[in-house]
Amino acid sequence: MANIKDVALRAGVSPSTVSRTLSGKIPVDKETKEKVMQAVQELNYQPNVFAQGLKDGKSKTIGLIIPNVRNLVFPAAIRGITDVAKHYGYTMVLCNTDEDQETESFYVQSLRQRLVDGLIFSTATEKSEHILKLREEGFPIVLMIRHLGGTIDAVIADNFSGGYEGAKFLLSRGFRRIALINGTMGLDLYRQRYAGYKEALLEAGVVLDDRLVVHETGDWETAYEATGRLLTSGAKPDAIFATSDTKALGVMKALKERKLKVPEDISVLGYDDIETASLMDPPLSTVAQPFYEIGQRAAERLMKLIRSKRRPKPVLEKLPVRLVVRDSVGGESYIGGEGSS
Amino acid sequence: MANIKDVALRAGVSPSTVSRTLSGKIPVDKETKEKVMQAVQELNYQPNVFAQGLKDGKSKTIGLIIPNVRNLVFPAAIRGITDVAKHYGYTMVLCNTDEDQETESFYVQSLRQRLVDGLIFSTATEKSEHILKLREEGFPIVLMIRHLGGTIDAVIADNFSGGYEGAKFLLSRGFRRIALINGTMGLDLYRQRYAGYKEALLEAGVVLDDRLVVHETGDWETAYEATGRLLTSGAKPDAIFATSDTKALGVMKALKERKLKVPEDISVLGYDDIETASLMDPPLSTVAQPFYEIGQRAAERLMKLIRSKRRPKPVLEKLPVRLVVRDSVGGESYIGGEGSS
DNA sequence: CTGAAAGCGCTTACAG
DNA sequence: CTGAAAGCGCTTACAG
Repeated sequence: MANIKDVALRAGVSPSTVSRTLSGKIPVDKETKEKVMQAVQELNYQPNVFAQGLKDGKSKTIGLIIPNVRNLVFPAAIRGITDVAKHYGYTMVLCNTDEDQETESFYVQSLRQRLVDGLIFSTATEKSEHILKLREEGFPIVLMIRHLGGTIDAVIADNFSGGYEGAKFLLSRGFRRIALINGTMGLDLYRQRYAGYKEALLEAGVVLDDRLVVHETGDWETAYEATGRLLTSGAKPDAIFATSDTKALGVMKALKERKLKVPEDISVLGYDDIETASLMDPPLSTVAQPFYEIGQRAAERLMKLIRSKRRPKPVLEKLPVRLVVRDSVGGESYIGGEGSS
Repeated sequence: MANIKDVALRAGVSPSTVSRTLSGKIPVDKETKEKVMQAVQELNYQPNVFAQGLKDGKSKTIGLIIPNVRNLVFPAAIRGITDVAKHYGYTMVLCNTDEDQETESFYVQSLRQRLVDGLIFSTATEKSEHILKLREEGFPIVLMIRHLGGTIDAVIADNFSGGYEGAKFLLSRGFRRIALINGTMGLDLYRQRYAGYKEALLEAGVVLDDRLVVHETGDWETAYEATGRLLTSGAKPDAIFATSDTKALGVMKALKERKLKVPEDISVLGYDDIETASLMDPPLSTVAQPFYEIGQRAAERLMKLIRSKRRPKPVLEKLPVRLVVRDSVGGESYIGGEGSS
């Protein structure tokens, strides 16, 4: 590949002039510019980024650290990030950690070595000390979906509202024995949803029945099993609020196997609004999270951090969730039902 | 951040020795090595990749070009790629093109500039001349899922078998009016599935009815509409074979809205085996594609190309598909049904 | 086994 | 507005 000397030679100028012409920041004679541009064209010259990076230390690449791309909530967020990154001339490196600290450290090491200009994490937990350390070093980082208090920039959904609005919706449909199939209490996002759920119950004067609440479920299998236990426990839920659509699918599977019809016999509310939620049978009502926007905002924030000389005060951005009403929740205002099974 | 000179100073040796110690390829006195390693530890030294890259031209990064991460078939493939890449100390950059040539060219330019060592494409079409050009230049590239004849390395699924086995399965269940909701004939993978479907029909002595075949559908909406037209056309299908699970979801939605029960009234067979296929109602029978393995193999191949000095002969690797029988296909050997609706 | 020196391809003060 | 030169941080033939 041609280098800057080749271009300079062909254009009859010095390498400095080629560099200046290309950077566009420093005035260059119009005629000179034309000669240079032509030589660039002819040789299909592309500056060597290693050489550039060696000077200015920028790679125009950011890194994304997530547990697993196969988790259906991430693709939309990824799209948000890459779209914004592209707009700034940036490119994104993707890393899966499977929630493993060692894998994560490996990636952080190798990415810093590869000099990404900044990092977005979706893997923050209470033991994420390496993230805190990066922050201390002044390295640009933004958290996404999960956060770590107010000390690090983060873009998350309003999880309290999600739990609150979801439960309130079910209450408005006349349900009183609302089960909650929740995730791990080790993550603030699930604690918040739980808190929102409790708040809604409290406001409605419904006494919380601990037997209706299951924490620590993960994928659809665990939700499937939890539902089985819930049904045989005598807790008698009239609606089930799962804190992910994937879990809601597990719930529905368990219900169907027990010949319980959704929503005639029992209602189900999901969380996330994954791509296929509207195609479920019945179409799943759910608390929609703005994953694409979360990705966008996180990337925008990271771009700001990368560009700013001084370290701006961290911002915790909380995006609103949105209730999406489909057919999986019945109750008082339920109209359909004739022959839909 | 500390550089090699700092380390050399602290260890009381020359930068050359530090470099040699770290590379491990050249013998270094044991004692010297220890001093160096300690200095490296103390200063938390990490070699600057830009400087390294400037010398050897390797970035230890590969690029992946796909239409859209949000398409449910890609996450698994991405995981396959990143897992293999990680094993080789490589990192992966992700780019979405939305099937747009300009976006793709932009990314290819910017990635080459950022000196990725190689590229995996899932976007090849007949007009992908830039891909051919890269190949001519000797730049390491591998195609995935789609291919471009035998001139470029590619890892794909056996699409002919997929169409053939799927149709044969439906025929074995006694169906004779099997509709095919296919993708664009501009892509070889859909031409192959169609060819397989035709072959199975031919073998079974079933005359192909063109009214039962719809090409050019894409997402679930188009499949949904195509199904509507199919049902009102008088073509009277007894089974519908969709060439993606997403399309199959659209098909099922259309059937349910017309009060047709799956599989009692009509059977549905999908293609891909996406994550949620088993959670559909009814669980979707489908032709499973080994996306994870496709990603793995593509990455392995790319690593080979990057490492080899000479350009090896291109290999077209075709991975087998697998029929996954669930409840959405009824017919002769169908046993369930009591109360499953 | 080790050091001094050259060079990878840029950018940017410095001088004019 | 333009050129010659220094320097970014490594690696690696060259010499010893």
